[in-house]
Amino acid sequence: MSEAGAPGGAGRAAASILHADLDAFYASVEQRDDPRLRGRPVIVGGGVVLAASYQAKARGVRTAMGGARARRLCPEAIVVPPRFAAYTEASRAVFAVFDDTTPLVEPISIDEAFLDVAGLRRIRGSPASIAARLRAQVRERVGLPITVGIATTKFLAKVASAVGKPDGLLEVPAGEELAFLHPLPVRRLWGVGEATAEKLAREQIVTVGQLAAESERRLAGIVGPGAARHLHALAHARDPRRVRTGVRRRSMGSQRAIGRGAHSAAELDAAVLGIVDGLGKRLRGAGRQARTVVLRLRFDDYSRVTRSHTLPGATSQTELIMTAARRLLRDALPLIIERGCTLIGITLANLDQPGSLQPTLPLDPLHDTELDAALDEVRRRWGRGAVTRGVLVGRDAGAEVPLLPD
DNA sequence: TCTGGGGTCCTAGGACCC
DNA sequence: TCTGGGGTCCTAGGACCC
Repeated sequence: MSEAGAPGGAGRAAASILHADLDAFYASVEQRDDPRLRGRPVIVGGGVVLAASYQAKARGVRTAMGGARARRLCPEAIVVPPRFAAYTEASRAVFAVFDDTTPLVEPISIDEAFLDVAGLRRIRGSPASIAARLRAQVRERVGLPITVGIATTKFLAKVASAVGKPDGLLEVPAGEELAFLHPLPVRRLWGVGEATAEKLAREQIVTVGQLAAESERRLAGIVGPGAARHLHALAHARDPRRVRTGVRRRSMGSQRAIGRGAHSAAELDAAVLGIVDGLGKRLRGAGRQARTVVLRLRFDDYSRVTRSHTLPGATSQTELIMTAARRLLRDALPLIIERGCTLIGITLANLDQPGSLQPTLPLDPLHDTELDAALDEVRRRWGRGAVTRGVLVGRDAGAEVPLLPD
Protein backbone atom coordinates (compact mmCIF):
# COMPACT_ATOMS: atom_id res chain seq x y z
CA MET A 1 0.00 0.00 0.00
CA SER A 2 1.44 3.35 -0.92
CA GLU A 3 0.45 6.88 -0.10
CA ALA A 4 -1.30 8.75 -2.86
CA GLY A 5 -0.52 12.26 -3.89
CA ALA A 6 3.05 12.24 -5.14
CA PRO A 7 3.67 14.92 -7.77
CA GLY A 8 3.03 13.76 -11.30
CA GLY A 9 0.74 11.01 -10.11
CA ALA A 10 3.49 8.57 -9.21
CA GLY A 11 2.20 5.89 -6.88
CA ARG A 12 4.62 6.47 -4.02
CA ALA A 13 5.26 9.59 -1.99
CA ALA A 14 8.83 10.82 -2.26
CA ALA A 15 10.99 10.96 0.85
CA SER A 16 10.35 14.49 2.06
CA ILE A 17 10.15 14.36 5.84
CA LEU A 18 13.28 15.60 7.58
CA HIS A 19 14.31 14.76 11.10
CA ALA A 20 16.92 17.24 12.29
CA ASP A 21 18.77 16.33 15.46
CA LEU A 22 21.64 18.25 17.05
CA ASP A 23 24.61 16.06 17.95
CA ALA A 24 25.48 15.70 21.65
CA PHE A 25 23.71 19.01 22.03
CA TYR A 26 24.78 20.29 25.48
CA ALA A 27 28.34 19.03 25.02
CA SER A 28 28.57 20.63 21.57
CA VAL A 29 27.48 23.99 22.96
CA GLU A 30 30.21 23.71 25.60
CA GLN A 31 32.82 22.87 22.96
CA ARG A 32 31.63 25.74 20.80
CA ASP A 33 31.94 28.23 23.65
CA ASP A 34 35.25 27.02 25.07
CA PRO A 35 37.96 26.21 22.50
CA ARG A 36 39.90 24.23 25.11
CA LEU A 37 37.13 21.62 25.09
CA ARG A 38 37.18 21.04 21.33
CA GLY A 39 38.30 17.62 20.23
CA ARG A 40 38.33 16.40 23.81
CA PRO A 41 36.06 14.14 25.88
CA VAL A 42 33.54 16.40 27.62
CA ILE A 43 30.87 15.41 30.12
CA VAL A 44 28.09 17.83 30.99
CA GLY A 45 26.56 17.29 34.44
CA GLY A 46 27.94 15.95 37.70
CA GLY A 47 25.71 13.41 39.42
CA VAL A 48 24.54 11.94 36.15
CA VAL A 49 25.70 12.51 32.61
CA LEU A 50 23.37 14.97 30.88
CA ALA A 51 25.39 14.89 27.69
CA ALA A 52 28.72 13.52 26.48
CA SER A 53 30.83 14.70 23.57
CA TYR A 54 31.57 12.14 20.87
CA GLN A 55 35.12 11.79 22.22
CA ALA A 56 33.60 10.74 25.56
CA LYS A 57 30.99 8.52 23.88
CA ALA A 58 33.83 6.69 22.12
CA ARG A 59 35.00 5.62 25.57
CA GLY A 60 31.60 4.23 26.48
CA VAL A 61 30.17 7.23 28.32
CA ARG A 62 26.41 7.51 27.81
CA THR A 63 23.66 9.97 28.64
CA ALA A 64 21.95 9.27 32.00
CA MET A 65 24.91 7.24 33.21
CA GLY A 66 26.06 7.84 36.78
CA GLY A 67 28.86 10.36 37.05
CA ALA A 68 31.17 8.03 38.99
CA ARG A 69 31.00 5.32 36.39
CA ALA A 70 31.49 7.81 33.57
CA ARG A 71 34.67 9.15 35.18
CA ARG A 72 35.96 5.61 35.62
CA LEU A 73 35.40 4.88 31.93
CA CYS A 74 37.01 8.11 30.87
CA PRO A 75 39.21 9.62 33.61
CA GLU A 76 40.62 12.35 31.36
CA ALA A 77 37.15 13.66 30.53
CA ILE A 78 36.50 17.30 31.35
CA VAL A 79 33.35 17.57 33.46
CA VAL A 80 31.47 20.85 33.18
CA PRO A 81 28.29 21.97 34.95
CA PRO A 82 25.26 22.52 32.69
CA ARG A 83 24.42 26.03 31.46
CA PHE A 84 20.75 25.71 30.59
CA ALA A 85 20.38 29.32 29.55
CA ALA A 86 23.05 28.83 26.87
CA TYR A 87 21.29 25.69 25.58
CA THR A 88 17.94 27.42 25.44
CA GLU A 89 19.47 30.28 23.46
CA ALA A 90 21.25 27.90 21.06
CA SER A 91 18.02 25.96 20.58
CA ARG A 92 16.14 29.14 19.76
CA ALA A 93 18.73 30.03 17.10
CA VAL A 94 18.58 26.55 15.56
CA PHE A 95 14.78 26.62 15.42
CA ALA A 96 15.04 29.98 13.64
CA VAL A 97 16.98 28.15 10.91
CA PHE A 98 14.27 25.47 10.82
CA ASP A 99 11.59 28.12 10.49
CA ASP A 100 13.51 29.75 7.63
CA THR A 101 13.57 26.38 5.89
CA THR A 102 9.85 25.51 5.94
CA PRO A 103 6.70 26.61 7.74
CA LEU A 104 5.98 22.97 8.60
CA VAL A 105 8.14 22.44 11.67
CA GLU A 106 7.18 20.15 14.54
CA PRO A 107 9.45 20.55 17.57
CA ILE A 108 10.05 17.35 19.54
CA SER A 109 12.47 18.54 22.18
CA ILE A 110 15.06 21.23 22.81
CA ASP A 111 17.37 19.74 20.17
CA GLU A 112 15.28 18.03 17.51
CA ALA A 113 12.37 18.57 15.15
CA PHE A 114 10.54 17.19 12.16
CA LEU A 115 10.33 19.30 9.02
CA ASP A 116 8.04 18.64 6.07
CA VAL A 117 9.56 19.89 2.81
CA ALA A 118 7.24 18.11 0.38
CA GLY A 119 5.87 21.32 -1.11
CA LEU A 120 9.22 23.02 -1.56
CA ARG A 121 10.76 21.06 -4.43
CA ARG A 122 10.13 23.69 -7.09
CA ILE A 123 11.37 26.68 -5.11
CA ARG A 124 14.03 25.12 -2.89
CA GLY A 125 15.09 21.92 -4.62
CA SER A 126 15.14 18.29 -3.52
CA PRO A 127 14.79 17.32 0.14
CA ALA A 128 18.43 16.22 0.16
CA SER A 129 19.65 19.60 -1.07
CA ILE A 130 17.36 21.41 1.40
CA ALA A 131 18.75 19.25 4.20
CA ALA A 132 22.33 19.93 3.16
CA ARG A 133 21.65 23.65 3.18
CA LEU A 134 19.98 23.45 6.57
CA ARG A 135 23.02 21.70 8.03
CA ALA A 136 25.36 24.30 6.58
CA GLN A 137 23.25 27.13 7.98
CA VAL A 138 23.08 25.67 11.48
CA ARG A 139 26.86 25.32 11.34
CA GLU A 140 27.32 28.89 10.07
CA ARG A 141 24.73 30.74 12.11
CA VAL A 142 24.85 28.78 15.38
CA GLY A 143 28.18 26.95 15.20
CA LEU A 144 26.78 23.49 15.97
CA PRO A 145 26.86 20.11 14.22
CA ILE A 146 23.49 18.66 13.29
CA THR A 147 22.42 15.43 11.63
CA VAL A 148 19.44 15.19 9.29
CA GLY A 149 17.55 12.05 8.32
CA ILE A 150 15.24 12.05 5.29
CA ALA A 151 12.51 9.50 4.64
CA THR A 152 8.90 8.99 3.64
CA THR A 153 7.69 8.78 7.25
CA LYS A 154 8.51 10.45 10.55
CA PHE A 155 9.68 7.27 12.17
CA LEU A 156 12.07 6.36 9.36
CA ALA A 157 13.42 9.90 9.22
CA LYS A 158 14.18 9.65 12.91
CA VAL A 159 15.91 6.32 12.53
CA ALA A 160 17.85 7.69 9.57
CA SER A 161 19.18 10.61 11.60
CA ALA A 162 20.17 8.26 14.42
CA VAL A 163 22.05 6.01 11.99
CA GLY A 164 23.57 9.02 10.24
CA LYS A 165 25.12 10.52 13.37
CA PRO A 166 27.32 12.36 13.99
CA ASP A 167 27.32 15.41 11.73
CA GLY A 168 25.70 13.47 8.90
CA LEU A 169 22.96 13.40 6.31
CA LEU A 170 21.17 10.16 5.48
CA GLU A 171 18.28 9.62 3.12
CA VAL A 172 16.17 6.47 2.97
CA PRO A 173 14.82 6.63 -0.58
CA ALA A 174 11.18 5.75 -1.21
CA GLY A 175 10.92 2.04 -1.88
CA GLU A 176 13.95 1.10 0.21
CA GLU A 177 12.34 1.44 3.61
CA LEU A 178 12.21 -2.22 4.56
CA ALA A 179 15.71 -2.99 3.30
CA PHE A 180 16.97 -0.21 5.53
CA LEU A 181 14.85 -1.04 8.53
CA HIS A 182 14.84 -4.82 8.87
CA PRO A 183 18.50 -5.44 9.73
CA LEU A 184 18.34 -2.96 12.63
CA PRO A 185 17.92 -4.10 16.27
CA VAL A 186 14.39 -3.83 17.72
CA ARG A 187 15.68 -1.26 20.18
CA ARG A 188 15.60 1.23 17.29
CA LEU A 189 11.81 1.07 17.18
CA TRP A 190 10.07 3.96 18.85
CA GLY A 191 8.55 2.55 22.01
CA VAL A 192 11.00 -0.30 22.55
CA GLY A 193 13.02 0.41 25.67
CA GLU A 194 14.87 -1.90 27.96
CA ALA A 195 11.81 -3.71 29.35
CA THR A 196 10.21 -4.39 25.95
CA ALA A 197 13.51 -5.35 24.29
CA GLU A 198 14.03 -7.97 27.00
CA LYS A 199 10.55 -9.45 26.54
CA LEU A 200 11.15 -9.69 22.79
CA ALA A 201 14.62 -11.18 23.21
CA ARG A 202 13.13 -13.99 25.32
CA GLU A 203 11.10 -14.89 22.22
CA GLN A 204 14.18 -14.72 19.97
CA ILE A 205 13.01 -11.45 18.41
CA VAL A 206 16.10 -9.30 18.12
CA THR A 207 15.94 -7.49 14.78
CA VAL A 208 13.19 -5.38 13.27
CA GLY A 209 12.97 -7.92 10.44
CA GLN A 210 12.28 -10.73 12.91
CA LEU A 211 9.61 -8.63 14.57
CA ALA A 212 8.03 -7.84 11.19
CA ALA A 213 7.81 -11.56 10.45
CA GLU A 214 5.65 -12.17 13.54
CA SER A 215 1.88 -11.87 13.47
CA GLU A 216 0.39 -8.99 15.37
CA ARG A 217 -1.54 -11.55 17.36
CA ARG A 218 1.58 -13.28 18.61
CA LEU A 219 3.20 -9.94 19.40
CA ALA A 220 0.16 -9.02 21.44
CA GLY A 221 0.82 -12.06 23.59
CA ILE A 222 4.31 -10.76 24.30
CA VAL A 223 3.94 -7.00 24.69
CA GLY A 224 0.18 -6.42 24.92
CA PRO A 225 -2.29 -5.43 22.20
CA GLY A 226 -1.58 -1.69 22.14
CA ALA A 227 2.17 -1.96 21.81
CA ALA A 228 1.79 -4.88 19.36
CA ARG A 229 -0.27 -2.82 16.95
CA HIS A 230 2.18 0.06 17.18
CA LEU A 231 5.34 -2.01 16.75
CA HIS A 232 3.89 -4.18 14.00
CA ALA A 233 3.05 -1.07 11.99
CA LEU A 234 6.47 0.52 12.51
CA ALA A 235 8.29 -2.68 11.59
CA HIS A 236 6.43 -2.66 8.27
CA ALA A 237 7.32 1.02 7.80
CA ARG A 238 3.71 2.07 8.23
CA ASP A 239 3.53 5.42 9.97
CA PRO A 240 0.82 7.76 8.70
CA ARG A 241 1.49 10.56 11.18
CA ARG A 242 1.83 13.98 9.60
CA VAL A 243 4.23 16.70 10.60
CA ARG A 244 2.08 18.87 12.85
CA THR A 245 2.66 22.46 13.78
CA GLY A 246 1.29 24.22 16.83
CA VAL A 247 1.31 21.18 19.14
CA ARG A 248 0.85 22.38 22.71
CA ARG A 249 2.35 20.74 25.74
CA ARG A 250 -0.06 18.59 27.76
CA SER A 251 1.59 18.82 31.13
CA MET A 252 4.10 20.93 32.96
CA GLY A 253 6.20 19.80 35.85
CA SER A 254 9.15 20.48 38.06
CA GLN A 255 11.00 18.41 40.60
CA ARG A 256 14.01 18.59 42.83
CA ALA A 257 16.30 16.15 44.53
CA ILE A 258 16.33 16.77 48.28
CA GLY A 259 19.01 14.35 49.38
CA ARG A 260 18.90 11.42 51.75
CA GLY A 261 18.09 11.50 55.41
CA ALA A 262 15.10 12.70 57.33
CA HIS A 263 13.27 15.78 56.16
CA SER A 264 10.94 17.69 58.42
CA ALA A 265 7.40 18.39 57.33
CA ALA A 266 8.31 22.07 57.12
CA GLU A 267 11.24 21.32 54.81
CA LEU A 268 9.04 19.25 52.53
CA ASP A 269 6.40 21.95 52.53
CA ALA A 270 8.98 24.59 51.62
CA ALA A 271 10.28 22.44 48.78
CA VAL A 272 6.77 21.97 47.40
CA LEU A 273 6.01 25.64 47.77
CA GLY A 274 9.14 26.57 45.81
CA ILE A 275 8.22 24.14 43.04
CA VAL A 276 4.58 25.24 42.88
CA ASP A 277 5.54 28.90 42.89
CA GLY A 278 7.85 28.36 39.91
CA LEU A 279 5.24 26.31 38.08
CA GLY A 280 2.56 28.92 38.69
CA LYS A 281 4.76 31.53 37.07
CA ARG A 282 5.50 29.30 34.09
CA LEU A 283 1.83 28.44 33.75
CA ARG A 284 0.70 32.07 33.78
CA GLY A 285 3.59 33.07 31.52
CA ALA A 286 2.37 30.53 28.98
CA GLY A 287 -1.24 31.65 29.39
CA ARG A 288 -2.28 28.14 30.38
CA GLN A 289 -4.32 26.62 33.18
CA ALA A 290 -4.16 23.26 34.90
CA ARG A 291 -6.80 21.01 36.41
CA THR A 292 -4.80 18.13 37.82
CA VAL A 293 -2.04 18.38 40.38
CA VAL A 294 0.30 15.38 40.62
CA LEU A 295 2.72 14.87 43.48
CA ARG A 296 5.74 12.76 42.55
CA LEU A 297 7.96 11.17 45.14
CA ARG A 298 11.09 9.10 44.89
CA PHE A 299 12.36 7.15 47.86
CA ASP A 300 15.69 6.00 49.26
CA ASP A 301 15.45 2.74 47.32
CA TYR A 302 14.60 4.60 44.08
CA SER A 303 11.07 3.31 44.03
CA ARG A 304 8.55 5.96 43.02
CA VAL A 305 4.93 6.82 43.61
CA THR A 306 2.54 9.46 42.34
CA ARG A 307 -0.50 10.94 44.03
CA SER A 308 -2.89 13.15 42.14
CA HIS A 309 -5.85 15.37 42.67
CA THR A 310 -8.13 16.84 40.04
CA LEU A 311 -9.63 20.23 40.74
CA PRO A 312 -13.22 21.03 39.83
CA GLY A 313 -11.99 23.70 37.44
CA ALA A 314 -8.78 24.74 35.71
CA THR A 315 -6.64 27.36 37.37
CA SER A 316 -3.28 29.08 37.12
CA GLN A 317 -3.36 30.39 40.68
CA THR A 318 -0.43 29.41 42.84
CA GLU A 319 -2.64 29.41 45.95
CA LEU A 320 -5.16 26.92 44.61
CA ILE A 321 -2.47 24.65 43.23
CA MET A 322 -0.59 24.83 46.52
CA THR A 323 -3.67 23.89 48.53
CA ALA A 324 -4.07 20.73 46.47
CA ALA A 325 -0.34 19.98 46.62
CA ARG A 326 -0.32 20.38 50.40
CA ARG A 327 -3.17 17.95 50.78
CA LEU A 328 -1.42 15.38 48.61
CA LEU A 329 1.77 15.85 50.59
CA ARG A 330 -0.02 15.47 53.91
CA ASP A 331 -1.70 12.25 52.78
CA ALA A 332 1.65 10.88 51.60
CA LEU A 333 3.48 11.75 54.80
CA PRO A 334 3.29 8.27 56.35
CA LEU A 335 4.83 6.82 53.19
CA ILE A 336 7.57 9.45 53.24
CA ILE A 337 8.44 8.69 56.85
CA GLU A 338 8.46 4.97 56.21
CA ARG A 339 10.54 4.91 53.03
CA GLY A 340 12.63 8.09 53.09
CA CYS A 341 12.09 10.65 50.37
CA THR A 342 14.93 11.78 48.06
CA LEU A 343 13.04 13.59 45.33
CA ILE A 344 9.90 15.60 45.31
CA GLY A 345 8.07 16.97 42.30
CA ILE A 346 4.83 18.43 41.08
CA THR A 347 3.35 17.92 37.65
CA LEU A 348 0.39 19.91 36.41
CA ALA A 349 -1.73 17.96 33.96
CA ASN A 350 -5.03 18.27 32.16
CA LEU A 351 -3.87 21.66 30.91
CA ASP A 352 -6.68 23.86 29.64
CA GLN A 353 -9.39 21.32 30.43
CA PRO A 354 -12.05 23.56 31.90
CA GLY A 355 -13.82 20.94 33.98
CA SER A 356 -17.28 21.55 35.32
CA LEU A 357 -16.87 23.85 38.25
CA GLN A 358 -20.19 25.21 39.51
CA PRO A 359 -19.55 27.92 42.07
CA THR A 360 -22.64 29.36 43.72
CA LEU A 361 -22.86 33.10 44.08
CA PRO A 362 -25.67 34.82 46.02
CA LEU A 363 -27.58 37.28 43.83
CA ASP A 364 -30.60 38.95 45.33
CA PRO A 365 -32.27 40.59 43.64
CA LEU A 366 -30.87 39.55 40.31
CA HIS A 367 -29.72 42.39 38.17
CA ASP A 368 -27.66 42.10 35.07
CA THR A 369 -24.95 44.25 36.57
CA GLU A 370 -24.66 41.94 39.52
CA LEU A 371 -24.61 38.91 37.30
CA ASP A 372 -21.83 40.47 35.26
CA ALA A 373 -19.87 41.33 38.38
CA ALA A 374 -20.31 37.78 39.64
CA LEU A 375 -19.15 36.34 36.35
CA ASP A 376 -16.13 38.62 36.37
CA GLU A 377 -15.31 37.31 39.80
CA VAL A 378 -15.58 33.71 38.63
CA ARG A 379 -13.45 34.45 35.58
CA ARG A 380 -10.86 36.23 37.68
CA ARG A 381 -10.56 33.27 40.01
CA TRP A 382 -10.82 30.40 37.61
CA GLY A 383 -9.85 31.79 34.21
CA ARG A 384 -11.89 33.16 31.38
CA GLY A 385 -12.10 30.00 29.30
CA ALA A 386 -13.59 28.10 32.19
CA VAL A 387 -16.97 29.81 32.19
CA THR A 388 -19.30 28.25 29.66
CA ARG A 389 -22.73 28.21 31.28
CA GLY A 390 -24.61 29.20 34.34
CA VAL A 391 -27.53 27.78 36.27
CA LEU A 392 -30.03 29.92 38.12
CA VAL A 393 -31.09 28.77 41.56
CA GLY A 394 -34.10 30.20 43.39
CA ARG A 395 -36.73 31.95 41.32
CA ASP A 396 -36.70 30.29 37.90
CA ALA A 397 -34.67 27.58 39.55
CA GLY A 398 -32.75 25.38 37.18
CA ALA A 399 -32.97 27.70 34.21
CA GLU A 400 -29.77 27.65 32.25
CA VAL A 401 -28.06 30.83 31.23
CA PRO A 402 -26.07 30.34 28.06
CA LEU A 403 -22.76 32.15 28.26
CA LEU A 404 -20.28 32.76 25.54
CA PRO A 405 -16.98 31.13 26.48
CA ASP A 406 -14.92 34.23 25.80
C1' DT B 1 26.31 1.13 37.78
C1' DC B 2 23.79 4.49 39.71
C1' DT B 3 20.26 7.34 38.94
C1' DG B 4 18.69 14.45 36.82
C1' DG B 5 14.98 16.81 35.11
C1' DG B 6 11.90 17.58 31.49
C1' DG B 7 8.21 15.31 29.08
C1' DT B 8 4.55 11.64 26.45
C1' DC B 9 1.46 7.79 26.11
C1' DC B 10 -0.91 3.56 27.63
C1' DT B 11 -3.34 0.43 30.79
C1' DA B 12 -6.30 -0.96 34.39
C1' DG B 13 -9.54 -0.64 38.05
C1' DG B 14 -13.16 1.76 40.54
C1' DA B 15 -16.93 5.10 40.81
C1' DC B 16 -20.71 6.79 38.74
C1' DC B 17 -24.39 7.56 35.35
C1' DC B 18 -27.75 6.17 31.91
C1' DT C 1 -35.70 -9.64 42.72
C1' DC C 2 -32.01 -9.83 40.11
C1' DT C 3 -29.50 -8.25 36.62
C1' DG C 4 -26.88 -5.66 31.46
C1' DG C 5 -23.79 -3.03 28.88
C1' DG C 6 -21.68 1.17 27.64
C1' DG C 7 -19.54 5.43 28.49
C1' DT C 8 -16.87 8.95 31.10
C1' DC C 9 -13.95 10.48 34.67
C1' DC C 10 -10.42 9.92 38.04
C1' DT C 11 -6.38 7.75 40.05
C1' DA C 12 -2.10 5.12 40.01
C1' DG C 13 1.51 2.98 37.88
C1' DG C 14 4.58 1.63 34.12
C1' DA C 15 7.27 2.25 30.04
C1' DC C 16 9.49 5.18 27.15
C1' DC C 17 11.96 9.35 25.13
C1' DC C 18 15.44 13.28 25.16
